[in-house]
Amino acid sequence: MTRPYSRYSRDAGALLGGLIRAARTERRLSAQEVAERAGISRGLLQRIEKGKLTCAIGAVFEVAAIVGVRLFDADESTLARHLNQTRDKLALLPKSVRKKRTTVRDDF
Amino acid sequence: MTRPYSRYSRDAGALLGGLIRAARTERRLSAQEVAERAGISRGLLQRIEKGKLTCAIGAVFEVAAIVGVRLFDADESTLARHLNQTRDKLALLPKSVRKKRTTVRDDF
DNA sequence: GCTTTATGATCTATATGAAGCTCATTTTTA
DNA sequence: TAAAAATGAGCTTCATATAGATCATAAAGC
Repeated sequence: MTRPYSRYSRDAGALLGGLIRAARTERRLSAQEVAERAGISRGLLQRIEKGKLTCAIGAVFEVAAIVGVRLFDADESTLARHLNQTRDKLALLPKSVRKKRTTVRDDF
Repeated sequence: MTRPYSRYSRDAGALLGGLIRAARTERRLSAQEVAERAGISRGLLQRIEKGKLTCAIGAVFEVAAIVGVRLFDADESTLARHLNQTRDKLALLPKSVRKKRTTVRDDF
């Protein structure tokens, strides 16, 4: 990813980071403590809370879970259900996608 | 992040990846095309759809936006509003967090 | 059935993210 | 107000994620 990010991504990152920071301070957890529990460095947590888009998504998920920010508005068990549903749905979809040739017939 | 990921993170990653893949095939977009539009390589898109947690969150957001998967159940304008609300909220919260000393007085 | 295209998997070089410090500043509590 | 702690920012080093290629396979469309 070397391209500039879209507005949507920048907003989403900033929002998620802000939510995480708000949740952390509300629960009176220090950056140090959250970072340790998440198994990441304090510096990385700083970047996550700032909404930097280069952070690994796994680190963000870990931190979000620890401070209580739920993506998908779903708790852990619901998540697993969604997961199964998605798998089922995927099984029904075509395995490969391809444009229909739709040759424009303007030769008449 | 060298620690093993929590169940929650693994599920969330797999779910998001699955949702992205489902949305992409439903819209009949090839991996090649989505990768190009997102400005990433096809290999990275593969890993995102597999739910690998080491991908940069920015790349995931870009792809999600392109195929139409909305986190936060919010469109772009709603996102901006949430963003402002979060900022306002953060302004009210303490800027630094710290445990109250709560010295356990058991010396009586 | 045949052709074309998408996908999945694997490999290498390199750009880049993350850790792990340090130091200055701010903020909180005593 | 003083002391202690949390935060913010910058730096260097190290690990690795990413791009970019190739190849084999599978699947659509004709």
